[in-house]
Amino acid sequence: MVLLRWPLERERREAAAAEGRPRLLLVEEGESVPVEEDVLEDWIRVPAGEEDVAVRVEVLRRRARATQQNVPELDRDGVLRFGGGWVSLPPVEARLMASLIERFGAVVRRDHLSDAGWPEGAPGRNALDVHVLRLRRRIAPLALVIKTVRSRGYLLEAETDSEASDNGQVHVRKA
Amino acid sequence: MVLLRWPLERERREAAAAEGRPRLLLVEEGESVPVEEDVLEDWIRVPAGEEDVAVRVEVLRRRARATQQNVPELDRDGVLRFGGGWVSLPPVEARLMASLIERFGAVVRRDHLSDAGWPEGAPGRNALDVHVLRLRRRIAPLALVIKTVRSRGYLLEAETDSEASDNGQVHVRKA
DNA sequence: GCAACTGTTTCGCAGCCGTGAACTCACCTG
DNA sequence: CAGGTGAGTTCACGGCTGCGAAACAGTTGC
Repeated sequence: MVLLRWPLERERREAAAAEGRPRLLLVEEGESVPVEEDVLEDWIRVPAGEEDVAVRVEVLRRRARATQQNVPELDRDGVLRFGGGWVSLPPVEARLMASLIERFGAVVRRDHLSDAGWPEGAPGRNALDVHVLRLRRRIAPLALVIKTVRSRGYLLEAETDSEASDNGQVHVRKA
Repeated sequence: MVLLRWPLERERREAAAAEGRPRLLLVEEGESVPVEEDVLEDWIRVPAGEEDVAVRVEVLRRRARATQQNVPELDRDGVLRFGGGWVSLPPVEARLMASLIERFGAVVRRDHLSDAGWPEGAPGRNALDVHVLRLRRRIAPLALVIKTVRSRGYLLEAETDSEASDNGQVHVRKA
């Protein structure tokens, strides 16, 4: 949840929106309000009562939670569970996966993933690609797929039926 | 759209909620606010500025239209969602699509689209046509169609049943 | 020392975008 | 109704860029 001043902290709003995090704009006196359809954004004029702010924050929280259902789980030991199965992930891939899970079903930008995977600063330019490739292979048995959205980032989702049957065909041909 | 006083008009709120109509609660001074997750409900404390009320009403209108008319959604990462599926759109096509969605079901003029797609000025005259063609093919799997209105512009809408059966025939022939 | 993890290099393909040109189609006009 | 005109469709191509994938090498832990 992000609380931010409007229009002072315009960039923080953009960042939160890009990451899909719920946000409440505290609108300064005399300023006008942006018209935003996103259900994870709301606003309130300051000064405002504690209670009013609390209500808006709570509603945003619930909406955010409502959109997160049937999401894979990743525990602290790097064990990823989904649909009854599990695999273990090495450190770097676990951090990448945590990022993808946070925005399950939506695009995560490359730079965001890069920050998540290497908090101390990214190594080579292609390291991310390689790790995504390895991650893909590791999570395939759980029927999870990472889709590429060119020049934007990656997106984690459950394998669709047609994809599953594709795998079947590939197996047949390989066999 | 229902504007009602809270908590005076409690029944009107219930009725509107039951019918799925968007509603704005005008909360009387000193009264507390209900926590409601429904995206078609919002509230504001009175007295409030005309503008603030207008913004909340406008947002509710848009959400109502989006949920009831089943308008496709385009997120910031160029992912277009409709009817359970999604496709990703490259930058130019995403901007065109945003324009078409804004006027979903209505005609968008060619010059308007051109401005939307190329804010810095359009390239060749043919560029728009080609991108509309590519857009058409890309969104076909989502059962969305772009219709041409000769010498007027283009129009985005959901595929009708008869159009869908046409596709079926094409599939049969390909198989 | 073996196995798992990690990073780099390199090559190739596929997607994006604009252009030119051939083609279809609706509509108008003589 | 034949022919012309202009609008829109479709295809093929070239330049560019981003990502995929394999192969290799260095590191760490058991």
